[in-house]
Amino acid sequence: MFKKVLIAEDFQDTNAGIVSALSNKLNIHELQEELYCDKAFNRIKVAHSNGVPFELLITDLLFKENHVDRKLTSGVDLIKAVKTIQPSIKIIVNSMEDNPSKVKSLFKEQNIDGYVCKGRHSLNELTAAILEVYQDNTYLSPQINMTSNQNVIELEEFDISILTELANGLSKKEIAEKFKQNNMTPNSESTIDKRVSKLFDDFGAKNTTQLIAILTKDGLI
Amino acid sequence: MFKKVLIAEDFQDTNAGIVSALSNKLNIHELQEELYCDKAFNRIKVAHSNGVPFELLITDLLFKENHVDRKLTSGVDLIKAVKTIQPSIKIIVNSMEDNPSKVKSLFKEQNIDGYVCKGRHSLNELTAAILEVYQDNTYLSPQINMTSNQNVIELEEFDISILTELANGLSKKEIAEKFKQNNMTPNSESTIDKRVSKLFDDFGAKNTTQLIAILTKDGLI
DNA sequence: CAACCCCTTACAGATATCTGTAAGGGGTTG
DNA sequence: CAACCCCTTACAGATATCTGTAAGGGGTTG
Repeated sequence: MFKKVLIAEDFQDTNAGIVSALSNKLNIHELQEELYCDKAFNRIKVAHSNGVPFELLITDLLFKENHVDRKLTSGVDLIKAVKTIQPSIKIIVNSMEDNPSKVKSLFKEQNIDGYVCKGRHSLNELTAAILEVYQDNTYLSPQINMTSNQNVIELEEFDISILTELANGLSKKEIAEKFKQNNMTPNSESTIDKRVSKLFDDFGAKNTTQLIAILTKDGLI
Repeated sequence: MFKKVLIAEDFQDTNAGIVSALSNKLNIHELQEELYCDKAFNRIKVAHSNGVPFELLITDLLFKENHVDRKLTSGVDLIKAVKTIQPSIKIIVNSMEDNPSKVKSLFKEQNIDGYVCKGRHSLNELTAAILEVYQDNTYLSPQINMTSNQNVIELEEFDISILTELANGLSKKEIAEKFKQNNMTPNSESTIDKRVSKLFDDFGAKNTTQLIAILTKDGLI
Protein backbone atom coordinates (compact mmCIF):
# COMPACT_ATOMS: atom_id res chain seq x y z
CA MET A 1 0.00 0.00 0.00
CA PHE A 2 1.03 3.65 -0.41
CA LYS A 3 3.20 4.70 2.49
CA LYS A 4 2.89 8.47 2.21
CA VAL A 5 -0.29 10.26 1.09
CA LEU A 6 -1.31 13.93 1.06
CA ILE A 7 -4.89 15.18 1.09
CA ALA A 8 -5.65 18.69 -0.21
CA GLU A 9 -9.22 19.69 0.62
CA ASP A 10 -10.41 23.01 1.96
CA PHE A 11 -13.56 21.87 3.76
CA GLN A 12 -12.53 20.90 7.25
CA ASP A 13 -15.38 18.43 7.70
CA THR A 14 -14.71 16.64 4.42
CA ASN A 15 -11.00 16.61 5.12
CA ALA A 16 -11.59 15.05 8.53
CA GLY A 17 -13.99 12.50 7.05
CA ILE A 18 -11.44 11.34 4.50
CA VAL A 19 -8.63 11.12 7.04
CA SER A 20 -10.65 9.11 9.54
CA ALA A 21 -11.99 6.74 6.89
CA LEU A 22 -8.60 6.06 5.32
CA SER A 23 -6.96 5.60 8.71
CA ASN A 24 -9.52 2.93 9.52
CA LYS A 25 -9.72 1.14 6.20
CA LEU A 26 -6.24 1.28 4.70
CA ASN A 27 -2.84 0.77 6.20
CA ILE A 28 -1.22 4.01 5.11
CA HIS A 29 1.82 4.80 7.19
CA GLU A 30 1.80 8.57 6.80
CA LEU A 31 -1.40 10.45 6.00
CA GLN A 32 -1.11 14.23 5.89
CA GLU A 33 -3.67 16.91 5.11
CA GLU A 34 -3.70 20.51 3.92
CA LEU A 35 -6.46 23.11 3.55
CA TYR A 36 -4.65 25.27 0.98
CA CYS A 37 -3.19 24.47 -2.46
CA ASP A 38 -0.02 26.48 -1.82
CA LYS A 39 0.67 24.68 1.45
CA ALA A 40 0.01 21.32 -0.17
CA PHE A 41 2.44 22.18 -2.96
CA ASN A 42 5.14 23.27 -0.51
CA ARG A 43 4.75 20.11 1.49
CA ILE A 44 5.18 17.99 -1.65
CA LYS A 45 8.17 20.05 -2.77
CA VAL A 46 9.93 19.78 0.57
CA ALA A 47 9.23 16.05 0.89
CA HIS A 48 10.50 15.50 -2.64
CA SER A 49 13.74 17.41 -2.16
CA ASN A 50 14.33 15.65 1.17
CA GLY A 51 14.19 12.30 -0.60
CA VAL A 52 11.00 11.22 1.17
CA PRO A 53 8.41 12.08 -1.51
CA PHE A 54 4.66 11.62 -1.32
CA GLU A 55 3.42 8.76 -3.44
CA LEU A 56 -0.21 9.87 -3.78
CA LEU A 57 -2.01 13.21 -3.80
CA ILE A 58 -5.76 13.31 -3.20
CA THR A 59 -7.09 16.75 -4.11
CA ASP A 60 -10.32 18.68 -4.49
CA LEU A 61 -10.82 20.97 -7.50
CA LEU A 62 -12.38 24.06 -5.92
CA PHE A 63 -10.76 25.86 -3.02
CA LYS A 64 -12.56 28.74 -1.35
CA GLU A 65 -11.06 32.18 -1.44
CA ASN A 66 -10.40 33.97 1.81
CA HIS A 67 -8.12 36.69 3.13
CA VAL A 68 -4.98 34.61 2.48
CA ASP A 69 -3.08 35.44 -0.73
CA ARG A 70 -2.95 32.47 -3.07
CA LYS A 71 -0.71 31.55 -5.98
CA LEU A 72 -2.37 28.23 -6.74
CA THR A 73 -6.12 28.76 -6.65
CA SER A 74 -7.52 25.45 -7.84
CA GLY A 75 -6.91 21.73 -7.86
CA VAL A 76 -5.87 21.92 -11.51
CA ASP A 77 -3.25 24.57 -10.66
CA LEU A 78 -1.98 22.35 -7.87
CA ILE A 79 -1.78 19.28 -10.11
CA LYS A 80 0.13 21.18 -12.80
CA ALA A 81 2.60 22.55 -10.27
CA VAL A 82 3.14 19.20 -8.59
CA LYS A 83 3.69 17.42 -11.90
CA THR A 84 6.51 19.80 -12.81
CA ILE A 85 8.59 18.75 -9.81
CA GLN A 86 7.42 15.15 -9.40
CA PRO A 87 5.82 13.83 -12.61
CA SER A 88 5.55 10.28 -11.29
CA ILE A 89 3.29 11.09 -8.32
CA LYS A 90 -0.13 9.45 -8.43
CA ILE A 91 -3.12 11.76 -8.32
CA ILE A 92 -6.74 11.16 -7.36
CA VAL A 93 -9.23 14.01 -7.67
CA ASN A 94 -12.13 14.09 -5.20
CA SER A 95 -14.67 16.74 -6.17
CA MET A 96 -18.36 17.47 -6.64
CA GLU A 97 -17.85 18.08 -10.36
CA ASP A 98 -20.04 15.62 -12.25
CA ASN A 99 -19.79 16.94 -15.79
CA PRO A 100 -18.39 14.02 -17.80
CA SER A 101 -16.54 16.14 -20.34
CA LYS A 102 -14.82 18.12 -17.61
CA VAL A 103 -13.83 14.95 -15.76
CA LYS A 104 -12.59 13.32 -18.96
CA SER A 105 -10.39 16.32 -19.66
CA LEU A 106 -8.74 15.83 -16.25
CA PHE A 107 -7.61 12.40 -17.34
CA LYS A 108 -6.61 13.59 -20.80
CA GLU A 109 -4.95 16.91 -20.01
CA GLN A 110 -3.82 16.62 -16.39
CA ASN A 111 -3.06 12.93 -16.64
CA ILE A 112 -4.71 12.09 -13.33
CA ASP A 113 -4.99 8.51 -12.11
CA GLY A 114 -8.39 8.51 -10.47
CA TYR A 115 -11.57 10.51 -10.15
CA VAL A 116 -14.03 10.23 -7.26
CA CYS A 117 -17.25 12.22 -7.35
CA LYS A 118 -18.36 13.50 -3.95
CA GLY A 119 -21.65 11.95 -2.95
CA ARG A 120 -23.29 9.28 -0.85
CA HIS A 121 -20.55 6.74 -1.55
CA SER A 122 -17.46 8.99 -1.73
CA LEU A 123 -15.53 7.16 0.92
CA ASN A 124 -16.17 3.69 -0.43
CA GLU A 125 -15.26 4.95 -3.88
CA LEU A 126 -12.15 6.65 -2.60
CA THR A 127 -10.92 3.47 -0.95
CA ALA A 128 -11.57 1.56 -4.18
CA ALA A 129 -9.82 4.27 -6.18
CA ILE A 130 -6.71 4.12 -3.99
CA LEU A 131 -6.50 0.35 -4.36
CA GLU A 132 -6.84 0.60 -8.15
CA VAL A 133 -4.34 3.41 -8.48
CA TYR A 134 -1.87 1.51 -6.30
CA GLN A 135 -2.08 -1.29 -8.90
CA ASP A 136 -1.22 1.28 -11.61
CA ASN A 137 -4.81 1.25 -12.88
CA THR A 138 -7.11 4.24 -13.21
CA TYR A 139 -10.41 4.76 -11.38
CA LEU A 140 -13.47 6.66 -12.55
CA SER A 141 -16.48 7.28 -10.31
CA PRO A 142 -19.48 5.28 -11.61
CA GLN A 143 -21.62 8.39 -11.09
CA ILE A 144 -19.83 10.01 -14.02
CA ASN A 145 -20.62 7.28 -16.52
CA MET A 146 -24.28 7.16 -15.56
CA THR A 147 -24.85 10.76 -16.53
CA SER A 148 -22.60 10.66 -19.60
CA ASN A 149 -25.51 10.60 -22.05
CA GLN A 150 -26.65 14.03 -20.98
CA ASN A 151 -23.71 16.13 -22.02
CA VAL A 152 -22.68 14.73 -25.37
CA ILE A 153 -22.38 18.17 -26.91
CA GLU A 154 -18.76 19.21 -26.86
CA LEU A 155 -18.11 22.92 -27.06
CA GLU A 156 -15.27 23.98 -29.31
CA GLU A 157 -12.79 26.54 -28.09
CA PHE A 158 -14.21 29.04 -30.57
CA ASP A 159 -17.72 28.55 -29.20
CA ILE A 160 -16.47 29.02 -25.66
CA SER A 161 -14.75 32.28 -26.66
CA ILE A 162 -17.99 33.62 -28.11
CA LEU A 163 -20.07 32.48 -25.15
CA THR A 164 -17.66 33.94 -22.63
CA GLU A 165 -17.76 37.32 -24.33
CA LEU A 166 -21.55 37.21 -24.58
CA ALA A 167 -21.72 36.49 -20.85
CA ASN A 168 -19.45 39.52 -20.36
CA GLY A 169 -22.05 41.68 -22.08
CA LEU A 170 -20.40 42.23 -25.46
CA SER A 171 -22.61 42.46 -28.53
CA LYS A 172 -21.90 40.22 -31.49
CA LYS A 173 -20.52 43.19 -33.40
CA GLU A 174 -18.12 43.94 -30.53
CA ILE A 175 -17.07 40.30 -30.37
CA ALA A 176 -16.33 40.31 -34.10
CA GLU A 177 -14.19 43.44 -33.67
CA LYS A 178 -12.34 41.96 -30.71
CA PHE A 179 -11.59 38.77 -32.65
CA LYS A 180 -10.27 40.81 -35.56
CA GLN A 181 -8.03 42.83 -33.27
CA ASN A 182 -6.64 39.64 -31.73
CA ASN A 183 -6.16 38.05 -35.18
CA MET A 184 -8.50 35.25 -34.23
CA THR A 185 -10.29 33.55 -37.07
CA PRO A 186 -13.08 33.23 -38.09
CA ASN A 187 -14.20 36.64 -37.01
CA SER A 188 -17.13 37.94 -39.03
CA GLU A 189 -20.29 38.94 -37.27
CA SER A 190 -22.20 36.66 -39.61
CA THR A 191 -20.20 33.61 -38.61
CA ILE A 192 -20.67 34.41 -34.94
CA ASP A 193 -24.41 34.73 -35.60
CA LYS A 194 -24.41 31.33 -37.27
CA ARG A 195 -22.43 29.64 -34.51
CA VAL A 196 -24.68 30.95 -31.80
CA SER A 197 -27.78 29.91 -33.75
CA LYS A 198 -26.35 26.42 -34.01
CA LEU A 199 -25.86 26.37 -30.23
CA PHE A 200 -29.55 27.35 -29.86
CA ASP A 201 -30.40 24.08 -31.62
CA ASP A 202 -27.84 22.06 -29.67
CA PHE A 203 -29.04 23.20 -26.27
CA GLY A 204 -32.69 23.92 -27.06
CA ALA A 205 -32.45 27.64 -26.38
CA LYS A 206 -34.71 30.28 -27.92
CA ASN A 207 -32.28 33.19 -27.66
CA THR A 208 -28.87 34.22 -26.37
CA THR A 209 -30.11 34.99 -22.87
CA GLN A 210 -31.52 31.50 -22.38
CA LEU A 211 -28.44 29.91 -23.91
CA ILE A 212 -26.14 31.68 -21.47
CA ALA A 213 -28.46 30.81 -18.58
CA ILE A 214 -28.37 27.11 -19.50
CA LEU A 215 -24.62 26.95 -19.98
CA THR A 216 -23.85 28.95 -16.84
CA LYS A 217 -26.04 26.65 -14.77
CA ASP A 218 -24.28 23.62 -16.25
CA GLY A 219 -20.95 25.20 -15.42
CA LEU A 220 -19.79 24.96 -19.04
CA ILE A 221 -18.83 28.63 -19.15
CA MET B 1 -25.37 18.77 26.38
CA PHE B 2 -27.78 17.48 23.76
CA LYS B 3 -28.41 13.78 24.25
CA LYS B 4 -29.82 12.89 20.85
CA VAL B 5 -28.67 14.48 17.59
CA LEU B 6 -29.35 13.68 13.92
CA ILE B 7 -27.10 14.66 11.02
CA ALA B 8 -28.59 14.89 7.51
CA GLU B 9 -25.83 15.26 4.89
CA ASP B 10 -25.55 13.48 1.57
CA PHE B 11 -21.78 13.56 1.12
CA GLN B 12 -20.41 10.50 2.82
CA ASP B 13 -17.02 12.07 3.52
CA THR B 14 -18.50 15.22 5.07
CA ASN B 15 -20.96 13.16 7.06
CA ALA B 16 -18.16 11.00 8.43
CA GLY B 17 -16.07 14.06 9.26
CA ILE B 18 -18.86 15.62 11.28
CA VAL B 19 -19.61 12.41 13.16
CA SER B 20 -16.00 11.75 14.09
CA ALA B 21 -15.39 15.36 15.16
CA LEU B 22 -18.50 15.57 17.31
CA SER B 23 -17.84 12.18 18.89
CA ASN B 24 -14.42 13.39 19.95
CA LYS B 25 -15.26 16.90 21.04
CA LEU B 26 -18.73 16.76 22.54
CA ASN B 27 -20.33 14.30 24.88
CA ILE B 28 -23.42 13.50 22.84
CA HIS B 29 -25.01 10.28 23.91
CA GLU B 30 -26.70 9.35 20.65
CA LEU B 31 -25.39 10.66 17.33
CA GLN B 32 -27.18 9.38 14.23
CA GLU B 33 -26.67 10.15 10.55
CA GLU B 34 -28.69 9.98 7.35
CA LEU B 35 -27.80 10.51 3.68
CA TYR B 36 -31.34 11.27 2.50
CA CYS B 37 -33.89 13.89 3.61
CA ASP B 38 -36.77 11.43 3.55
CA LYS B 39 -34.93 8.96 5.77
CA ALA B 40 -33.92 11.75 8.15
CA PHE B 41 -37.54 12.86 8.38
CA ASN B 42 -38.78 9.33 9.07
CA ARG B 43 -36.23 8.85 11.78
CA ILE B 44 -37.30 12.07 13.49
CA LYS B 45 -40.98 11.15 13.14
CA VAL B 46 -40.51 7.69 14.62
CA ALA B 47 -38.34 8.95 17.48
CA HIS B 48 -40.90 11.64 18.25
CA SER B 49 -43.87 9.31 18.30
CA ASN B 50 -41.94 6.83 20.44
CA GLY B 51 -41.40 9.53 23.05
CA VAL B 52 -37.62 9.63 22.54
CA PRO B 53 -37.35 12.66 20.21
CA PHE B 54 -34.20 14.13 18.71
CA GLU B 55 -33.20 17.42 20.30
CA LEU B 56 -31.07 18.75 17.46
CA LEU B 57 -31.02 18.36 13.67
CA ILE B 58 -27.89 19.30 11.74
CA THR B 59 -28.70 19.44 8.03
CA ASP B 60 -27.20 20.40 4.70
CA LEU B 61 -29.26 22.41 2.18
CA LEU B 62 -28.48 20.63 -1.09
CA PHE B 63 -28.96 16.90 -1.52
CA LYS B 64 -27.89 15.25 -4.74
CA GLU B 65 -30.42 13.57 -6.93
CA ASN B 66 -29.98 9.94 -7.80
CA HIS B 67 -32.13 7.00 -8.83
CA VAL B 68 -34.03 7.01 -5.51
CA ASP B 69 -37.44 8.72 -5.54
CA ARG B 70 -37.54 11.66 -3.16
CA LYS B 71 -40.38 13.54 -1.53
CA LEU B 72 -38.18 15.99 0.39
CA THR B 73 -35.49 17.20 -1.98
CA SER B 74 -33.71 19.91 0.01
CA GLY B 75 -32.72 20.92 3.50
CA VAL B 76 -35.45 23.55 3.51
CA ASP B 77 -38.05 20.91 2.65
CA LEU B 78 -36.74 18.77 5.48
CA ILE B 79 -36.82 21.62 7.99
CA LYS B 80 -40.40 22.54 7.06
CA ALA B 81 -41.54 18.92 7.41
CA VAL B 82 -39.76 18.40 10.73
CA LYS B 83 -41.16 21.62 12.20
CA THR B 84 -44.72 20.47 11.51
CA ILE B 85 -44.36 17.43 13.76
CA GLN B 86 -41.84 18.76 16.28
CA PRO B 87 -41.73 22.58 16.28
CA SER B 88 -39.44 22.75 19.32
CA ILE B 89 -36.53 20.82 17.76
CA LYS B 90 -33.31 22.84 17.41
CA ILE B 91 -31.91 23.15 13.90
CA ILE B 92 -28.41 23.97 12.68
CA VAL B 93 -27.80 24.25 8.93
CA ASN B 94 -24.35 23.27 7.62
CA SER B 95 -23.97 24.20 3.96
CA MET B 96 -21.68 25.82 1.38
CA GLU B 97 -24.19 28.59 0.75
CA ASP B 98 -22.50 31.91 1.57
CA ASN B 99 -25.01 34.39 0.19
CA PRO B 100 -25.95 36.54 3.21
CA SER B 101 -29.49 37.27 2.08
CA LYS B 102 -30.19 33.57 1.55
CA VAL B 103 -28.76 32.69 4.95
CA LYS B 104 -30.69 35.46 6.65
CA SER B 105 -33.93 34.19 5.14
CA LEU B 106 -33.26 30.79 6.75
CA PHE B 107 -33.32 32.43 10.17
CA LYS B 108 -36.31 34.58 9.31
CA GLU B 109 -38.49 32.14 7.40
CA GLN B 110 -37.39 28.69 8.59
CA ASN B 111 -36.63 29.85 12.10
CA ILE B 112 -33.36 27.95 12.30
CA ASP B 113 -31.10 28.24 15.35
CA GLY B 114 -27.67 28.17 13.79
CA TYR B 115 -25.87 28.49 10.46
CA VAL B 116 -22.42 27.08 9.76
CA CYS B 117 -20.80 27.77 6.39
CA LYS B 118 -18.71 24.87 5.07
CA GLY B 119 -15.09 25.83 4.82
CA ARG B 120 -11.71 25.60 6.48
CA HIS B 121 -13.17 25.96 9.98
CA SER B 122 -16.51 24.13 9.60
CA LEU B 123 -15.89 21.70 12.41
CA ASN B 124 -14.73 24.28 14.93
CA GLU B 125 -17.68 26.45 13.97
CA LEU B 126 -20.07 23.55 14.23
CA THR B 127 -18.90 22.74 17.73
CA ALA B 128 -19.29 26.39 18.74
CA ALA B 129 -22.72 26.48 17.12
CA ILE B 130 -23.92 23.43 19.04
CA LEU B 131 -22.77 24.94 22.34
CA GLU B 132 -24.54 28.23 21.56
CA VAL B 133 -27.73 26.58 20.41
CA TYR B 134 -27.75 24.37 23.49
CA GLN B 135 -27.80 27.61 25.53
CA ASP B 136 -30.87 28.73 23.52
CA ASN B 137 -28.76 31.25 21.58
CA THR B 138 -28.36 31.44 17.83
CA TYR B 139 -25.12 31.00 15.87
CA LEU B 140 -24.11 32.57 12.56
CA SER B 141 -20.93 31.65 10.72
CA PRO B 142 -18.50 34.62 10.77
CA GLN B 143 -17.82 33.98 7.07
CA ILE B 144 -21.31 35.23 6.30
CA ASN B 145 -20.88 38.60 7.98
CA MET B 146 -17.56 39.23 6.29
CA THR B 147 -19.05 39.03 2.84
CA SER B 148 -22.25 40.83 3.71
CA ASN B 149 -21.23 44.05 1.99
CA GLN B 150 -21.12 42.37 -1.38
CA ASN B 151 -24.72 41.41 -1.83
CA VAL B 152 -26.65 44.35 -0.51
CA ILE B 153 -28.96 44.42 -3.51
CA GLU B 154 -32.16 42.66 -2.59
CA LEU B 155 -34.18 41.34 -5.48
CA GLU B 156 -37.93 41.82 -5.23
CA GLU B 157 -40.22 38.96 -6.06
CA PHE B 158 -41.33 40.83 -9.18
CA ASP B 159 -37.74 41.17 -10.37
CA ILE B 160 -37.12 37.47 -9.78
CA SER B 161 -40.23 36.58 -11.82
CA ILE B 162 -38.97 38.65 -14.74
CA LEU B 163 -35.44 37.29 -14.50
CA THR B 164 -36.61 33.70 -14.27
CA GLU B 165 -38.69 34.08 -17.41
CA LEU B 166 -35.83 35.80 -19.24
CA ALA B 167 -33.56 32.89 -18.31
CA ASN B 168 -36.25 30.60 -19.73
CA GLY B 169 -35.92 32.36 -23.06
CA LEU B 170 -39.11 34.45 -23.07
CA SER B 171 -39.02 37.87 -24.70
CA LYS B 172 -40.18 40.88 -22.73
CA LYS B 173 -43.35 41.00 -24.80
CA GLU B 174 -44.06 37.36 -23.96
CA ILE B 175 -43.39 38.02 -20.29
CA ALA B 176 -45.83 40.94 -20.31
CA GLU B 177 -48.47 38.71 -21.90
CA LYS B 178 -47.86 35.94 -19.38
CA PHE B 179 -48.17 38.37 -16.48
CA LYS B 180 -51.46 39.68 -17.88
CA GLN B 181 -52.82 36.16 -18.27
CA ASN B 182 -51.89 35.35 -14.66
CA ASN B 183 -53.36 38.63 -13.41
CA MET B 184 -50.00 39.69 -12.08
CA THR B 185 -49.37 43.40 -11.80
CA PRO B 186 -47.62 45.49 -13.04
CA ASN B 187 -47.53 43.82 -16.40
CA SER B 188 -46.77 46.28 -19.19
CA GLU B 189 -43.81 45.65 -21.46
CA SER B 190 -42.61 49.17 -20.68
CA THR B 191 -42.49 48.53 -16.95
CA ILE B 192 -40.60 45.29 -17.49
CA ASP B 193 -38.15 47.21 -19.70
CA LYS B 194 -37.65 49.78 -16.96
CA ARG B 195 -37.16 47.20 -14.21
CA VAL B 196 -34.59 45.30 -16.18
CA SER B 197 -32.74 48.53 -17.05
CA LYS B 198 -32.62 49.33 -13.34
CA LEU B 199 -31.10 45.92 -12.66
CA PHE B 200 -28.45 46.70 -15.30
CA ASP B 201 -27.39 49.63 -13.11
CA ASP B 202 -27.60 47.64 -9.88
CA PHE B 203 -25.43 44.80 -11.11
CA GLY B 204 -23.27 46.64 -13.63
CA ALA B 205 -24.57 44.75 -16.64
CA LYS B 206 -24.63 46.07 -20.19
CA ASN B 207 -27.50 43.94 -21.46
CA THR B 208 -29.89 41.15 -20.50
CA THR B 209 -27.48 38.38 -21.41
CA GLN B 210 -24.79 39.66 -19.06
CA LEU B 211 -27.33 40.31 -16.31
CA ILE B 212 -28.58 36.73 -16.44
CA ALA B 213 -25.00 35.43 -16.54
CA ILE B 214 -24.10 37.43 -13.41
CA LEU B 215 -27.18 36.42 -11.44
CA THR B 216 -26.98 32.78 -12.45
CA LYS B 217 -23.35 32.60 -11.34
CA ASP B 218 -24.29 34.20 -8.02
CA GLY B 219 -27.07 31.67 -7.64
CA LEU B 220 -29.66 34.42 -7.23
CA ILE B 221 -31.91 32.92 -9.92
C1' DC C 1 -11.60 17.35 -62.31
C1' DA C 2 -16.46 17.46 -61.39
C1' DA C 3 -19.55 17.00 -57.69
C1' DC C 4 -20.03 17.45 -53.13
C1' DC C 5 -19.95 19.10 -48.29
C1' DC C 6 -18.84 22.36 -44.91
C1' DC C 7 -17.47 26.74 -43.39
C1' DT C 8 -17.18 31.71 -43.90
C1' DT C 9 -18.97 35.88 -45.25
C1' DA C 10 -22.25 39.55 -46.88
C1' DC C 11 -26.63 41.19 -46.98
C1' DA C 12 -31.64 41.84 -46.18
C1' DG C 13 -35.77 41.97 -43.49
C1' DA C 14 -38.54 41.07 -39.44
C1' DT C 15 -38.38 41.39 -34.42
C1' DA C 16 -36.45 42.45 -30.04
C1' DT C 17 -33.79 45.28 -27.10
C1' DC C 18 -32.61 49.44 -24.97
C1' DT C 19 -32.96 54.34 -23.91
C1' DG C 20 -35.31 58.54 -23.51
C1' DT C 21 -39.46 61.49 -23.23
C1' DA C 22 -43.83 62.39 -21.54
C1' DA C 23 -48.29 61.74 -19.29
C1' DG C 24 -51.01 60.27 -15.47
C1' DG C 25 -52.10 58.08 -10.92
C1' DG C 26 -51.38 57.21 -5.97
C1' DG C 27 -49.29 58.30 -1.82
C1' DT C 28 -46.69 61.50 1.26
C1' DT C 29 -45.16 65.95 3.00
C1' DG C 30 -45.29 70.60 4.30
C1' DC D 1 -54.39 71.20 -1.29
C1' DA D 2 -50.18 72.19 -3.68
C1' DA D 3 -45.79 70.28 -4.41
C1' DC D 4 -43.40 66.35 -4.53
C1' DC D 5 -41.76 61.58 -5.39
C1' DC D 6 -42.28 57.16 -7.26
C1' DC D 7 -44.31 53.87 -10.18
C1' DT D 8 -46.74 52.57 -14.36
C1' DT D 9 -47.64 53.03 -18.98
C1' DA D 10 -47.34 54.48 -23.95
C1' DC D 11 -44.64 55.71 -27.58
C1' DA D 12 -40.62 56.74 -30.55
C1' DG D 13 -36.13 56.02 -32.45
C1' DA D 14 -31.59 53.89 -32.64
C1' DT D 15 -29.33 49.41 -32.29
C1' DA D 16 -29.06 44.54 -31.75
C1' DT D 17 -30.73 40.02 -32.53
C1' DC D 18 -32.20 36.37 -35.30
C1' DT D 19 -33.29 33.94 -39.59
C1' DG D 20 -32.91 33.12 -44.34
C1' DT D 21 -30.70 33.53 -48.91
C1' DA D 22 -26.82 33.47 -51.67
C1' DA D 23 -21.98 33.53 -53.13
C1' DG D 24 -17.39 31.82 -52.78
C1' DG D 25 -13.39 29.10 -50.93
C1' DG D 26 -11.11 24.83 -49.30
C1' DG D 27 -11.06 20.09 -48.77
C1' DT D 28 -12.73 15.37 -49.92
C1' DT D 29 -14.69 11.80 -52.82
C1' DG D 30 -15.71 9.19 -56.77
